[in-house]
Amino acid sequence: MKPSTSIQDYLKRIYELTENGSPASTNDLARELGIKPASVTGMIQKLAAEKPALVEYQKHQGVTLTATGKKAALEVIRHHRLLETWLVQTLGYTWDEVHEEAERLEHAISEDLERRIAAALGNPLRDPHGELIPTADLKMPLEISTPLSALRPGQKGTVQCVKAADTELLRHLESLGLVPGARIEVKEYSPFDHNLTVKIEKKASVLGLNITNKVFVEET
Amino acid sequence: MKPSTSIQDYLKRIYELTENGSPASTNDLARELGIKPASVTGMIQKLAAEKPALVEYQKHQGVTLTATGKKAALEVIRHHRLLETWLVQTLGYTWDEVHEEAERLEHAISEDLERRIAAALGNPLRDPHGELIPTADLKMPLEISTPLSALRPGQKGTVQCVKAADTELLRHLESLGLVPGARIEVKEYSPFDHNLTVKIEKKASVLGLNITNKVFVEET
DNA sequence: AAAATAATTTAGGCAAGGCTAAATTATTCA
DNA sequence: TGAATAATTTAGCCTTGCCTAAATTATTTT
Repeated sequence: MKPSTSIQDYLKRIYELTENGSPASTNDLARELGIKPASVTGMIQKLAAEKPALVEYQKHQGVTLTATGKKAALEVIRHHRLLETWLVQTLGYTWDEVHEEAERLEHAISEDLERRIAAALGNPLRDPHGELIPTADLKMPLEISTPLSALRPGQKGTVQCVKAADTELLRHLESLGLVPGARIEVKEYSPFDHNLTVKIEKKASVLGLNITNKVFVEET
Repeated sequence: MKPSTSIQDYLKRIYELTENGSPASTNDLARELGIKPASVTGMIQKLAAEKPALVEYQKHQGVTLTATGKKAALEVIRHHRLLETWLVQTLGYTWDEVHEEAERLEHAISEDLERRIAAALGNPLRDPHGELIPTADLKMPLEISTPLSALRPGQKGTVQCVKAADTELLRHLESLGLVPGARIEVKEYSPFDHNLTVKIEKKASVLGLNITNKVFVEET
C-alpha cells in the first residue's frame, strides 16, 4: 500500500542523507524533518518493522533504506522534481519559488498525473535546479558532475546542478549567474579558507565553500 | 488557521448539501463523505464549537454553514474547479477523469498557485462540467440555468452545466452529446414517468429524471 | 397513541504521528 | 581513564479523526 505522507517524507530525507554512503542519524533526520529526535526514533522503528521493511536500522547505528524503501523514496523525489519543472515551465515560477509548492503536491498526485506531466515536458532529465529526475522505472541516473569545490585554477566547466532549497541562497546564486548551463572557469584557489575565484560567464566572483560545495559542474 | 484536509471535505460537502436551502443531515453527510454517521456527529460538534464557528448546529436539526464556514468551503470548491479546468486544458484529461485527481490536489495547492492557475486560464467562469467557479473573493456567481427536467415540449436551450461526478454517467452523457454548449430542444413530455424526449444537436433521445435533473440549461 | 423503525447521539476505543521528560548509550576531553 | 557532554532511546501523554456498540430521540405505521 502507498505510504502515508509522513512516511514519504521520512523516506525522502533518509534518501538524501544517505546519498554520501553513510547511514542517516536520528538527529540529522529530525533536523531535516523539523521534528524532535524522539519522534524519529519511534517512526524508524516502525518503518524497520514493516513487512517488507522500508529501512534498515540498528539502535544507535543510524538508518539506511532497503530496496523497497529506496523505490518509495525515488517515487516521491520523481514527483517533486517533475512538479518543480512543470511549475517553472508552465506557470512561470522561478527556481527559488517552487520548492514549498512541490513539497506539498508531491504527495497528492497520482501515477497517472505523474505520467502526463512527464510526457508533457518531454521526459526531462533534470529539474530547474539541475537535479536529476529519477526515471519512470525508479532508477536514479548517474550524476556525471563534480562539486565546484573540487576544481582548481585553470579548470573550466559548465554548471549542471545547484543543490540548494533555500530561497535566499538561490536568489544570490542567480544574481551571480551561477545557474545550470553557466560556463565557469576557476582562476584562483586559496588553500587557507578554500575560497575559489571563479569567472562566471564574463565576471569573476570569490566563492566560499558554502557555495562551491553546492554547485555541481561538468568539466570541459 | 487553515482547516485540515478532513475539515475542508466536511465543509465542501455541507455546502453542496445545503445548496437547496435546507440543513444537511448527519446521515447524508456521512454518505457523501464515505464515513459513519457517528463520526460526523463528533466532527460537526467540533466545527460548531470552534471560534469563530464554521457551522451552525442544533442536535437532531442538521447542520448549515456560517459565513466563515462558507468562505472556507468556497475556497476549496474554487480550488477544485480551477484544477479540473487546468488538468483538462493543459494535460488532456477528459471531463470524466479529472474528479478524483482534483479531489486530492484541492487540499494541497497554495493561494499563490491558485492565482497562477486562474490567471493562466484567463479566470474562467465555469469548469469542464459547466459548474460555476467561485470568484477570487469567494463569492459564488449566480447560476442562470435551470434543470432540463423543468423544460416542456417546444422549449429550446443550451446546456450550461452537468452536475455529476460519476465516470460512467459522464461517459454516457457525452455519448448522447449532452455536454456544456450543446443545443437542445424538448420534443415530448411523459407526465407518467417524467421522461423527456429531447433533440440534442441533431438526434433525439428519451431521458429519465435521473438525467434531466442533473443537466442544467439556459433557455433561449 | 402506541409500537415499530429510522436517524442521531453518546461512550469508549484505536491508530497515526507528534511531544516532553527521563533514562541510557556513545563520544570527547582533560 | 574517568568525567562531562552529546546523541539516542524509552516511557508516557496528547490530538486528530475515524470506528463499533449502545442509548436516545424522531418519525412513521398501524
